[in-house]
Amino acid sequence: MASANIKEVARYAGVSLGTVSNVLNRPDVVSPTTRRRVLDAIDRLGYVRNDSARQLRAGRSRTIAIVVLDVSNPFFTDVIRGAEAVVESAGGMLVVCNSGEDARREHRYLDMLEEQRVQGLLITPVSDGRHKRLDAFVAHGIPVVLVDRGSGHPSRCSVAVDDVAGGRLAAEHLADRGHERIRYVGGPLSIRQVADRRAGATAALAERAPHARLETYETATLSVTAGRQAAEDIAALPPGERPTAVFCANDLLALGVLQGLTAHGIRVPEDIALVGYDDIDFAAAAAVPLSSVRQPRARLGRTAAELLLEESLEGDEHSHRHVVFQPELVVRTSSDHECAPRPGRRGGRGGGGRPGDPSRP
Amino acid sequence: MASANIKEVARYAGVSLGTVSNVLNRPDVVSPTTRRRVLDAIDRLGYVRNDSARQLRAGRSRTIAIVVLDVSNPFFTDVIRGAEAVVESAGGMLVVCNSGEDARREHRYLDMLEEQRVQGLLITPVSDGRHKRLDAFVAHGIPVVLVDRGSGHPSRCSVAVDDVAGGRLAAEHLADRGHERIRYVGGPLSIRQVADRRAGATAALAERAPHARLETYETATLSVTAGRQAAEDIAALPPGERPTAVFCANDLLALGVLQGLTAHGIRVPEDIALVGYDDIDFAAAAAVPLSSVRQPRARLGRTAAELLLEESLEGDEHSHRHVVFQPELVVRTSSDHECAPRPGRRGGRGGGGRPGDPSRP
DNA sequence: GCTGCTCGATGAATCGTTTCATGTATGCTG
DNA sequence: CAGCATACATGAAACGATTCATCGAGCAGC
Repeated sequence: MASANIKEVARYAGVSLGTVSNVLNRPDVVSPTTRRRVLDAIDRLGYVRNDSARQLRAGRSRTIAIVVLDVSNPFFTDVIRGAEAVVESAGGMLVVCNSGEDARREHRYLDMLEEQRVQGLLITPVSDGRHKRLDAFVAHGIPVVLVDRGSGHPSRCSVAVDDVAGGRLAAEHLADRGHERIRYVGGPLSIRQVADRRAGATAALAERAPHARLETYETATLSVTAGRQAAEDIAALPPGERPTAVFCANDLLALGVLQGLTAHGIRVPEDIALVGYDDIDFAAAAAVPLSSVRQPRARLGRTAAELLLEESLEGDEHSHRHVVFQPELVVRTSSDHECAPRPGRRGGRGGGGRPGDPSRP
Repeated sequence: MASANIKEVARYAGVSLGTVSNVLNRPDVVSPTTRRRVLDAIDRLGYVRNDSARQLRAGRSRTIAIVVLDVSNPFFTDVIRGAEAVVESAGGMLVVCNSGEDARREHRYLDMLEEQRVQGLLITPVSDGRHKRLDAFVAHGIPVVLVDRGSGHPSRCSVAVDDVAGGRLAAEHLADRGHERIRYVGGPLSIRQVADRRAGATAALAERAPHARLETYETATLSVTAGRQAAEDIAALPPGERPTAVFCANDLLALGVLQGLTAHGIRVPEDIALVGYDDIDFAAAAAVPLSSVRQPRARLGRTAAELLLEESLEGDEHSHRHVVFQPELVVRTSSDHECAPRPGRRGGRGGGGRPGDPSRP
């Protein structure tokens, strides 16, 4: 039951310890005959290498961990899949840990990952403040790459998407359709993304539609439920005081808003236009296909993993890099409508044609 | 940079190796004074226990792995979260691996997990045939619990949901609404679930609506894209030959079918009723809220983890158990409509139909 | 004072690999 | 044949934590 060890394999094959190890790690220095015999013994005994011992000796592991805020969020699952592809082709193993936006849980995972001396860590920390904890990793020589957080930190790499630009895209689009009363739904504002997207929207409106107003509605979480609540509050307003457009900090919120508005007979986009963020797969399949700001999710994961492996190889010579991707607006039905109160901005409808802006770098 | 080891801590604190170890593992046998001093040293030196060494000695790890078919599928993410809760409260660590329905990748992960001597394994294998690979785990004393697969295997526990019953629920519901021409969309049929759900539907119809017919449309995958394709093929039929109801093997397919039908101006549920499977969160938020067969997903994960821990504790005395949960039908708009009497379809109002969403390939 | 206990602390032995200095044939060159 | 590579194989010495038999000190009881 206890699995065989290298010593038993050596005895069975009639060779020494070191030879078996060489067969496993540097097959080329072993003569074909011996190699055959050893492989045979391994097979016969059902030997499986003990990674703990190997790591203990080698001092480092070949697993890379990614700690995400929410495994249920399609944004993260795509990031995971991107990272996975890279790690796999480098012969490593990617393990996923779910902090569930819970700082205590994140802490536990970080403790255990540190004890395991993982080769590297990809993480979207629960709070931007928790970075101190990560310094310990760096100090122990474990590279850390921040995903979609804390861009610009001097002692670690990061990948992110330009959220200010994303906010701009959404707001410019809505302004172009004549909306002057736009509500931004998202929260908590302490999350950088949430704040940045808002800042981008604000800036865009200031430039392009000085009369327009951006109201902020702060939510406690970025969930469907919170979105539904936001819609309730909009529906409770007298029709004249409602915003004509809603821009949500992510698609889950937007889907919730959509459900909530529809439940109250408020039509999207005729009564209220709606733009989400992330362009998760389900955005296109929503009750009203959802306009959304798309982020290169898989790319984010791939790049993060690449930076990590790079740092892992280069060691001390490594200089940290901060990669920022540009988002892209995907216009669908939910915002494809001229704002009613102020006709005569631009003529024909966009007709649902291929949206987005492929012109950016 | 290289982190301190237990020996340096001992020297710094002026005690022996064993004492430090005791402070870490059995604090009660160490006098408070000494304990204080050791903890202080640990703190000062930034000591982090090396799990490889610990495991090497202890012979076993405290991480439990779950290998899922697709991290992007909400079904699995909920299972993960259920399992996570249990593993966490038992003081362990759950790592998630994504096989992506790729047998080679699954194989790689299993190899590495075996080398790591994980404490246990929760897995939904890519193919029911790959079970042989898992025997090696059992032989090495690593408990394996099958999730939603291979119920009844004598040498491992399993948790599953009664898919035959689920198929029955859906078919009975549609039969009650007067449908006699139902199409089952799902595949590959080699997946037990897909086959079982179909078998349940067939059985239910035979009992309850002997005149009804269940056509099978086999898909290559259980994805939104495959669903869209299925809808294309339905739309290509002359209206008189179309099924009046579609039952999909999962919600992703159903969402795809919904999109596809809508794009062709076929109304759901008026022209075709639709029932999905899994009741993922997005089912309720779909273009037409989707009827679906709900599985107790988180419960599945929790129970699987519990069985695993149980087996892990009991060791050889353990007798394997197979837990089967019952699914539940959630009726929403997509199927909430009496089937129109035989030839006559209700005419009129083709007007409001949206041209559909061209945004994705 | 001696015995018998308890409470703490000790450190050598151990887990399974990898590494590396060392050893032993074997073949080649001049 | 001496001299010297070349090619393989060897096994002791790490790696860092845990365990366990052992020891010393303090104390109670007779």
